[in-house]
Amino acid sequence: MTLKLYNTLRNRKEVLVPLQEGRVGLYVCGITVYDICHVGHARSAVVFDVLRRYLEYRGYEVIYVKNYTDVDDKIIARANAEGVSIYDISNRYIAAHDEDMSGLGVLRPTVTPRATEHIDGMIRLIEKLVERGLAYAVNGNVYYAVERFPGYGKLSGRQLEDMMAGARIDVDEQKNNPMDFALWKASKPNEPAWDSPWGPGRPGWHIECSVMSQKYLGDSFDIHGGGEDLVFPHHENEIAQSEGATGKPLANLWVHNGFVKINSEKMSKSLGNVFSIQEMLSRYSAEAIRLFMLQSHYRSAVDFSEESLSEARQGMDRFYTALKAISDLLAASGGDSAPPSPESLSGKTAELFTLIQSLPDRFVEAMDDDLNTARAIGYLFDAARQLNAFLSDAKAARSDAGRNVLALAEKTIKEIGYVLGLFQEDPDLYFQRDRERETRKRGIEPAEIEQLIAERWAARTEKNWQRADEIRKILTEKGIVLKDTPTGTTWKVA
RNA sequence: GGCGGCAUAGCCAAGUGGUAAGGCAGCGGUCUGCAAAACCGUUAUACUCCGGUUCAAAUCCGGAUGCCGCCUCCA
Repeated sequence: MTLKLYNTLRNRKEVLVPLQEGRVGLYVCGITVYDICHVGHARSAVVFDVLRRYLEYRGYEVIYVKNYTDVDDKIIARANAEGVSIYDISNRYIAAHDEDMSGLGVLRPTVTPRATEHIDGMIRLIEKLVERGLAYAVNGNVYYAVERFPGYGKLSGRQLEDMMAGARIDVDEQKNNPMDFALWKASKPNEPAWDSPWGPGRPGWHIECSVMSQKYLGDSFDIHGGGEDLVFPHHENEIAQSEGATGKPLANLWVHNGFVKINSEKMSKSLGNVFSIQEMLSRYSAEAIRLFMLQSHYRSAVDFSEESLSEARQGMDRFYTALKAISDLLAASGGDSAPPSPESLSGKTAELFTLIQSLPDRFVEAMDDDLNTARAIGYLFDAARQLNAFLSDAKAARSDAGRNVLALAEKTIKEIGYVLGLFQEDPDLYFQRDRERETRKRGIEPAEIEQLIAERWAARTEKNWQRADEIRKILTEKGIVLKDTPTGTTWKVA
C-alpha cells in the first residue's frame, strides 16, 4: 500500500515516491509574523502536522521545514507604528505562534528557519536569476521576468495572457511586464535594509521560500504544502525562481489545504470574524478542535461555528468515555494484560479482537487515500461503539481474554490517535478540564454545583426522591448533567 | 472578464462504476428510584435538476441551476 496525495500540479492524486528511499522532505509555507494566529493558520498547521505524523507512522524519516516570514510590509508597518524594530515584532509573534501550536498539539517541525537569516542566500539566488536572464534590475529593484520562464502558470493552471487580461494590477512603469514580481525591493526611508549588489534593500516575499527550501531540502524535494490561497502567486513564483535557477523540478507533490469559514462566511478582517487560536483554545480542547477539522477532508472548506465545535466536543466525549471505561476496568480488575492469543478466543471476544486487529490496516487504507482522515475517524467511532458493547458484558470484559483484548484495543486506539493528535490525554484529566472550561464559559460556580450534589446525595440516601429530583431539575436548568454511580454522583456540563 | 471547486438525510460528513461509512440531533426499547452514559433498533427507494453512456452511475460525459474560492496581502 502506498500513500497517494492530491497533487495540485497535475490536478490528480499521485503516489508519493520519495526521492531518497525512506526519507521525505516536506516544506510548508509558514506564517508572516505580524499578528497572532487565527483558526485558518490552525487548520493548515494541523493538516500538515497530521501528514508529517502519518509519514512517520509509515516509517519514513521526515524532514519538515516550516518557515517564518519575518520581514514584510505588514511587519514593517507594525514596527513603525509601535516605534520598535521588526525583530521586536517578529520575535513577539513567533513566540505567540509557537505557543498556539503547542496548545494545538502540533509537533515542532524539524527546521523552522527565518527569512532574515537567509538574506545572503537570497542575494545569491537573485544574482543567478539575473545571470540567467530571468531577472532584471531597475533603480535598486530586481524583478522576475515571468514571460522568460516557460512553465509560468503551470501550478495554478493559468496562461500568462489570461492573467494579464483581467488582472487588477498596479501600473508600474519599472516592470517590463505587469505580471513580473519583485525579487528585491530598494529600501525606502524607515525600512530595514540589507546591502546588495543593487544597493540597500530588502527581499521580496517569494524568494525566501526558494532559498530556504533549497538550503534544507535540496534543489528538488518531495512535498511542498500550504494553504490553497498560496497556489497563486506565491507557489507559482517559487517554482519560477527555483526551477529557473536550477533547471530541476522544485517539488514532486504540491499539497494545498482548504479554507476555514466562520458561520458560513469567509473569515476576514473586514467582516470582523477572525477567530484567534488563543480564543478557540480557551473555549474548546485542542483535541476537539482537531477532531472537528479532521472530520472533513483537508482539501474541502470547513465551517467553524459554535454548533460544529460543540458537536466535535460531543465526539471527543464519546471517545474518552470508551477509553475511560477500558482503563477503569483494567485498573479495577488488576494484574497485567498480555497480548491476546487469537486461537484461545471465542465468541464476542474473538469478534472484537478481529475488529481491533484490523483497525490499523483500515486506518492505513483510509489515510493512504489522500489523507482521508474523515473515513479513518469513522472507523474509530465504529471501534468505540463495538468496545462499549463489549464492555457492557461485564463477565466477558473481565475475563483474562477480554482484558487482554481491551488492553490491545486501548493501545491500538492511542497509537492511531497519535497520528491524528487525538486521545493522548488521560480520560479523567480530559473530563476534568472539559468541566473547568465549560463551567468557566457559562459562568457556573463549581462549588455551588458540588454543594447541591452533596445535598442531593443525602436526600437520595434517605430515599427522598422528590428532593433529589428537585435538585436534579435545578441543575439541569443550569446545564449540568448528573450521573449517579454506586460510589457517588459525577457531573458534567451538557 | 479569466481559472478552479463544490452540491449526499434535520445538521455535519465519507463514498470516484455494482446498488448509500461515521458523527450530532430525533424516535422506540434495554438499563436506572428517576435520569445520565452505554447498548440494541429506527431515521436518504436514494445522492440539486435535465439529458446521455453502460447490463449497472451519487460515482463517467453534456447541459442547467445554486453556492464558493482564486486572479490583490492572505493558511
